[in-house]
Amino acid sequence: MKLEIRHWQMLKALSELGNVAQAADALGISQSALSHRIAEAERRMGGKFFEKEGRRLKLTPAGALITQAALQTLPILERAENDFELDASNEKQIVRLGVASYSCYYWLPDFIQYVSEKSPNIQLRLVASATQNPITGLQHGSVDIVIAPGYLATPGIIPTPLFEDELVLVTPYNHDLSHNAYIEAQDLSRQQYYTYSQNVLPGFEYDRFIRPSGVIPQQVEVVEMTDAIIELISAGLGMSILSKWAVDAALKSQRVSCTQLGKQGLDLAWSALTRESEKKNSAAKQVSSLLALWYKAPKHK
Amino acid sequence: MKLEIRHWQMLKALSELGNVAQAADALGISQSALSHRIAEAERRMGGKFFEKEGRRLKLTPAGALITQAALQTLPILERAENDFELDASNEKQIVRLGVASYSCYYWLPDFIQYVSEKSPNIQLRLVASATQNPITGLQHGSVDIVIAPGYLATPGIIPTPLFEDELVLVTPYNHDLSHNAYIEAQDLSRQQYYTYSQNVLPGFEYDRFIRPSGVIPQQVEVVEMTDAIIELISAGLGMSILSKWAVDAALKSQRVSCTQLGKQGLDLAWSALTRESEKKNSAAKQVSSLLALWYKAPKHK
DNA sequence: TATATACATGCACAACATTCATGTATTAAC
DNA sequence: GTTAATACATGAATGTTGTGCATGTATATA
Repeated sequence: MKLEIRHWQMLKALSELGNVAQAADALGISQSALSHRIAEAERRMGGKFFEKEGRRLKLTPAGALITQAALQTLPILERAENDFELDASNEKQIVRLGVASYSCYYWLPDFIQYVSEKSPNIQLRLVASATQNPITGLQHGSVDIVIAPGYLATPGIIPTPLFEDELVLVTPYNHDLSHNAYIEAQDLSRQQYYTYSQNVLPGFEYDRFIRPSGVIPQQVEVVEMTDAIIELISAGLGMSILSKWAVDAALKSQRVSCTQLGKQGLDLAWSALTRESEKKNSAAKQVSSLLALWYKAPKHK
Repeated sequence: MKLEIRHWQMLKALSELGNVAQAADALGISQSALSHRIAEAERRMGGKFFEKEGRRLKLTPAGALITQAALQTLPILERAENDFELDASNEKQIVRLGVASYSCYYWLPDFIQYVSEKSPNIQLRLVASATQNPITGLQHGSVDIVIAPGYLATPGIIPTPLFEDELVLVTPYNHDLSHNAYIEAQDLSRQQYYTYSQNVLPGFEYDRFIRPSGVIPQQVEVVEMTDAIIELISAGLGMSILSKWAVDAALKSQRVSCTQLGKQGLDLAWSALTRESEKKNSAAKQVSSLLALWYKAPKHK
């Protein structure tokens, strides 16, 4: 790395304000200093960032290229510093939350509200990238809590049980199959069937319901976004087996119907995963407790 | 911004190597210097990054938080510096390329090969985020070329005509409708119909074919990824009107069929958009010329 | 108890970014 | 066409600070 933060900030300020004097002012240094700084950055990189156009400066193509990186990364770094200060000063503890397998966040605004009331010192941040590999995310430290379905017992990860859910067949609203008390795997054989994952997840429908029956659905389509799957189903384009919790909003708005799987039904436990290395009463553990409490509260029945 | 690049690099090195001595070695400074550096960074941020665990250092929660930002941003900055050097030294000119409206890149590997033969000094980079707002991307400088359909005449943007394409009805392979010489908007009225954009794009099917007919397709579903639309169609779940070029691969592999729209057909011109401010014979202009040439070459008929 | 490992500290030196004052080139004003 | 204003560059002095060396402290191992 040849450039310092101040050089990236310089690029950002210059691209936003357009001239040296104003940018220098914004950076809190003299015009002279910024001129030196530009020259120094160009010397370090072995190329020109700017060329003179009349008496003004204009970005070279290569300069525009590198400026993009400044615009892209500086906000991340700034926010990281802010989050650190919030967290380190114990004003706010930052807890990063992800949801595994499904991108399903309709419940989140209410929960954020709940957390800010119960633990005003905790600040939640949503991490979308946790959806694919929740456990590695936890291990690498890019998330603090993952809400995950099934029984993901992994060393170093502790699950906090949240709520009992059920895997259900999701069909278009008032579909024929939805009038049955329950369905069997055979009923799926001729249906268009969506799944949200290319992999067979242990404890999920393929593992527990479809494979044991020996039936193979005729048409299986992988659509990785649960939202999209629901839209497809509500449009009458097929059906899927999903967590009842994940389709809650669509059920309430009567866009889809759902039916029990098998005579006994197929239950699915959700838990909040946290790192074992987390201290007791850490912010992440507090949030996982709050999650558990929240799901017990009557308003969410 | 309170931390310098060296502090972010320090966080990255420490999190990857796990102890001070090795990290110091990787950073090319002494163990002492790195120890000083940690202390300085903590002093600047007003909080601890590490706490002692035995005789080793361990990241605090806040430290882990800020380390994530380092891991996320440093690679971007490093690549930006590399790209700058390639570009500024005229070894390689970096040209960032995006495709508007469709995420359709099957042709790209061949074209990259072609560019590297014809202009070995040009290095292509693919920008996925250009799909949604190609013109603002060009204006803001986050892409250099956008391959765009239709007639997007905008001041400051110059189009280079690439190839003549056709909007076609895309149906499941050997679908009944695909046996007609052409179809009319009326034929769509009872069909499941996908579209890739929430907005009505000027010059596209809704503007030129569906709206004039007064027919409103019964079921319209928005799926923003063209790939996904094609998969849905090939699974027999509906049909759509797309650029023939965008479904080329699916046509060849006989996953879908296509049919002309209306008696005359619905042509669609594709062009490469570049900034007007681009110098003549700039790398971006060279690539747009190469694109035009490439599409004229017989192997792509 | 002795020795090795892992990190911290104090001090001196060298590097370098900043400021102030001034210079140069371009555009606008009269 | 001359003068004034604008926009950025340059040179030298100065002060800040990051670094290495030598050494110190605490923990783990033999």
